[in-house]
Amino acid sequence: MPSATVENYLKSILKLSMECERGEVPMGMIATSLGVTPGTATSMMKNLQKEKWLSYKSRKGVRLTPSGKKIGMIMIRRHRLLETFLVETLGLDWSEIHDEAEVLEHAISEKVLERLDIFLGKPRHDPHGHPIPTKNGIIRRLPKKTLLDSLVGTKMKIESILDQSPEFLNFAQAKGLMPGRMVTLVKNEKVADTIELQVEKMPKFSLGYKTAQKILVSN
Amino acid sequence: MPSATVENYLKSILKLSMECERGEVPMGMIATSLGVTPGTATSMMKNLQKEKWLSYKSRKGVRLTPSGKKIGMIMIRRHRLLETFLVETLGLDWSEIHDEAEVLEHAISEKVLERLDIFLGKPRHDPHGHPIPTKNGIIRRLPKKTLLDSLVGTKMKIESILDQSPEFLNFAQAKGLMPGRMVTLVKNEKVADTIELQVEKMPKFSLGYKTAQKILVSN
DNA sequence: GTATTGTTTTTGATTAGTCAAAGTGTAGCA
DNA sequence: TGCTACACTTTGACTAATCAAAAACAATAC
Repeated sequence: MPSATVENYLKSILKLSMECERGEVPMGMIATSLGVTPGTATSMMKNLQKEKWLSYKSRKGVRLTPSGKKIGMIMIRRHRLLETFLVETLGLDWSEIHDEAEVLEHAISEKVLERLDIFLGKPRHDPHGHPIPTKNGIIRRLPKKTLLDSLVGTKMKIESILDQSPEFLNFAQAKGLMPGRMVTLVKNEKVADTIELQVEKMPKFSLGYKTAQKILVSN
Repeated sequence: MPSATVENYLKSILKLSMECERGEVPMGMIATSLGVTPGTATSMMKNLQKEKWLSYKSRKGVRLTPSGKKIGMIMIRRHRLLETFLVETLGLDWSEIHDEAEVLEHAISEKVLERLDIFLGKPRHDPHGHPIPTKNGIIRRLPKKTLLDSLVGTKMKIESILDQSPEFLNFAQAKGLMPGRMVTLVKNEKVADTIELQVEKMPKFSLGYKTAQKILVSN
């Protein structure tokens, strides 16, 4: 049985390995993503390797084994189902749920989680639009198209919000940038590093290029 | 902020001090109730005293301060609200919920707990009939009358089941011994150390004296 | 009032997770 | 080819929570 700490390491490493498509996840990314010193990350990797959850090559990085990947995936499933519960059932705010789920995900048993899944109607996405893995660890791949990759005038469906910070989520909510909503790219001003958007019938507004890449869309 | 371990100590000590009405709770009870060695309990008591959660007199025992009592009460509230949620909302079995709540109670925040309380309709008892303390730590006193303290022929309302073990709870459920049900004391055989009961329209059955004291009733 | 018994306390050791700081490798630049 | 800068690893130390086993104390019996 992995400890809560180990669960966090495996979840973070899995997420990192899904984002940056390199063979190995480098130490530095792991340390920053978990907020520990590099030395701590190194020594933890040795323990995780001993437990066969990953393979670690000194100064190269780390790659999850199937069993490590499985645990990471379970943690993502727990996290996203809990977030869904907190918003849908208890009515918490979009921006508050991440930290709550971060703690609860280590305390909820498989049995309770499956009941929760049924209670929620087996949702496929969390409130941020992220896909929820199945019990067996199968996860729908997110579309890679961001607001920036779209043509002016096209109408797109918002799929997912990548930035989990409360500040950004509050902003997004205020502007209507939420999964499921339709958004139109009104203008793209390369010189100004800015796009102009309209979400359904709400007022138009602008977004910097960097921020625009935090919103995944499909048409 | 107390750790999960400290939360458990304070909760257990509070429960023990409510049961056995002595001024101080002795070390031995604390150690057994938490499943640690006496030495561990002693050294923990010194830490808890340092944090002002209780006062500890060597070879006498321990008494909670108001702040320690408050934390203990919060933990009981969390535990019982969670148990209620697990049964009422997720449909878990009466006998499964204790251990689940035991873990979740350390992970749920006050904010989520208050939402849960509202969602459940501010229940006054958990599924075992135990009173749920208010947010401010006020708890209804349980009636002290057990099945054994009743007269033959009287009809009583079951208030609470004191034994939390899955085996006993399964037995109780099968016999209809659940909070809210009406039960009649049919016979009391002192020589045989046994009483005979009838719960509503279910078949009669017998209970040993020791077991009968695990069921609290009112009329 | 001593002896026995059972309960506490002390002591020394262990484990998981962490940091700071010193040491080591390596990739790219000049 | 050698140097510099950055990334990584090692080392030693610390904290919380625990146990086992030895020592100290208290209560009861005799």
